[in-house]
Amino acid sequence: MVTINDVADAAGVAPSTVSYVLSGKRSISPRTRRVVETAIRKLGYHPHAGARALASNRTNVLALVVPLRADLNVSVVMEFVASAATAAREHDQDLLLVTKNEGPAALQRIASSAIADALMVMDVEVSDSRLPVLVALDRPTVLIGVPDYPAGLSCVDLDFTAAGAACVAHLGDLGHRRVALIGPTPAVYQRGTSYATRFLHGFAEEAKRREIHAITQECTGSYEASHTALDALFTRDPGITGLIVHNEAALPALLSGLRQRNLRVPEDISVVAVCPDSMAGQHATGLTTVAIPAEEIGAQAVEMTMRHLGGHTTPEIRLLSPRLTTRDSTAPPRPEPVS
Amino acid sequence: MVTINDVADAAGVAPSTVSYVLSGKRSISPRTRRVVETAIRKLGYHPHAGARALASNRTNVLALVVPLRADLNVSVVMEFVASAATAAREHDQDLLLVTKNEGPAALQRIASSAIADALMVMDVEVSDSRLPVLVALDRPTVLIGVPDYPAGLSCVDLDFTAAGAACVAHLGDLGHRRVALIGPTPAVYQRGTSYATRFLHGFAEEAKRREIHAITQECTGSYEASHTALDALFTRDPGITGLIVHNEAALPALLSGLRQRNLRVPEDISVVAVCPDSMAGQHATGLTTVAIPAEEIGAQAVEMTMRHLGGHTTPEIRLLSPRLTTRDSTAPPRPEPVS
DNA sequence: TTGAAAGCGATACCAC
DNA sequence: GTGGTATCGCTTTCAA
Repeated sequence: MVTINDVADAAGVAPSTVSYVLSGKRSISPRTRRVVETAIRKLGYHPHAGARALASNRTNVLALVVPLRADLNVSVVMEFVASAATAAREHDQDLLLVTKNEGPAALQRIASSAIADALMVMDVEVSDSRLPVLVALDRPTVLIGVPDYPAGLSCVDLDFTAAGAACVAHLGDLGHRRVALIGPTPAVYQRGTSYATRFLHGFAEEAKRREIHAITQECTGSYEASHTALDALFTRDPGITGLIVHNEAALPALLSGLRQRNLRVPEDISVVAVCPDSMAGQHATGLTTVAIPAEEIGAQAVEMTMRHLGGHTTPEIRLLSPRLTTRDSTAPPRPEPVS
Repeated sequence: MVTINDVADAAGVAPSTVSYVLSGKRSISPRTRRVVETAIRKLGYHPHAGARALASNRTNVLALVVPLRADLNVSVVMEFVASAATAAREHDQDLLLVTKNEGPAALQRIASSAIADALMVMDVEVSDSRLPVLVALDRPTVLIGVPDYPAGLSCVDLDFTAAGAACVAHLGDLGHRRVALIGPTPAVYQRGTSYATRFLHGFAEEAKRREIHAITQECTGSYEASHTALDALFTRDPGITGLIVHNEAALPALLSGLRQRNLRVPEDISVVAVCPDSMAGQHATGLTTVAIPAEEIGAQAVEMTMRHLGGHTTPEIRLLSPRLTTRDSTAPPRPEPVS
């Protein structure tokens, strides 16, 4: 193994000088810098992470707590992880993956063992049992999602409340008076997952404000469930002309279900989907969507984390404004047949 | 921060004793053990990962190199990462996420900085440019996928060659004589991705052996592309009765495309999908599938890695046998109309 | 602008 | 069965 001493010897300087060349924490004469950098390259020196962590109290590792269920909005999670990983590297950090189901104790372990410098936590629940643990930790923490009581932790997420409202507003502006929401798997609501709850809230409030008749219909991801959901929906209210789908997995089955029921999109029914932009083009009809900016959120989460590590201590809550893109799946409702 | 000395003091023993209680590397009297363990719990002691790594040359971290493109078989990647993470924890290891596009230099860095003890590499290409780097590393490496020349590295994967053959064999056994393969995005082939190439090979060989007329049709993941692909396919050979789909993303669009062309599955055309078992039920017709056992592969990859870390040095190549599950999407072809 | 040396918190060897 | 302590490779303070 090549150590800092090897480099120092090769360059004819002291180890501390090598360290300073690397960290830039004090000025180095151009000549010395050149010599040292040459030695580093020649020897292929990489500082030992453990030694560095021990001496500096910094690991340059960020822990990311991810929900790795197969049922969830897989591609959103992937996009998020990808962007977090990329952003982390841009800040010279590595990413440690922690699965949500390791529970709160794992977070303690990561923090206390100084495996990572900070934590980013996905899939936050409204009243998340991990919160007390995270608060007690002496490490910066950023939540992706917003619990009811953030307790001084920083949060970042799409403004799902505004997103829910935006969907209703869009349909309302087009003239729809009876709309329905098909949200995530009931399990997601039961856990009190932050984003689902907030979206639902925004949806309901905006509908009330506009006096739009709004119902919600539960649905899991399976083909069967999607069709059952549609049946239930049109039984409960045959007059629905606008459908909001906040359920990636069910989207294909729901769309083909509509087709099978001879409901054309958007002529007979308008559809707004809440999903990553990349999915908008995956279907027969270009979908009007509220984008889930997973990439942006990931980057912001890392950026906030780095700020905290840099000494910025006041917590903040960043809610990204939703962006609704009109495509081909929404249109004004057909005029009621004159009775 | 609570250190091993704090624990030692609290327990009235030497730090080394605490260390040995933790590692079990020498026998400890029951009484001492009890006292020490109590102190550990009471103080909430967690050994400092950096210090441990420095002293022991072991980080207890496994690096996982993942392709984080949105285009790829997202859910397979997710399943894999999830199972690797879980398996790693069962071996008391943490998982460091490295994105493929950080390139070979990142692998050097991880290894040389002793950030991780071993590497697991996904999305291996037939002639992967990372191979030389990996071989030169002095750290255990397990490839998920099989390059043309593994160069002494251990590999684990589904036996995609056998999988390709199994699909053809299944259709052949049912009596199909003209089949087609819709594989992954062309980009995947262009990169020479190991699994795609091997599957294609197995497909072609088995078809040749059975004298089955077999064609391949390229297709990306989009809705458009899927329909174009179907058009091209039936133009090139209207007599196709069996379709093998090795492209998760395109699957929904392809199935709805068949329906739109009034081709019933399986009466008019049989479909075999290569995908995780969990996707088999996502569609109108229960799909006959060759399962991609991402979970099993992940667990095996970790297990192999741990064996290497345990001193087992001889490389091995593990190919999991494919499992084809017959569901409702395959049936014998209709008898040719008598001409 | 640079060097010397004291830690950082474990592990594991050498004693007893 | 237990204790003392050198050691791992780096950072950072103190001195020059």
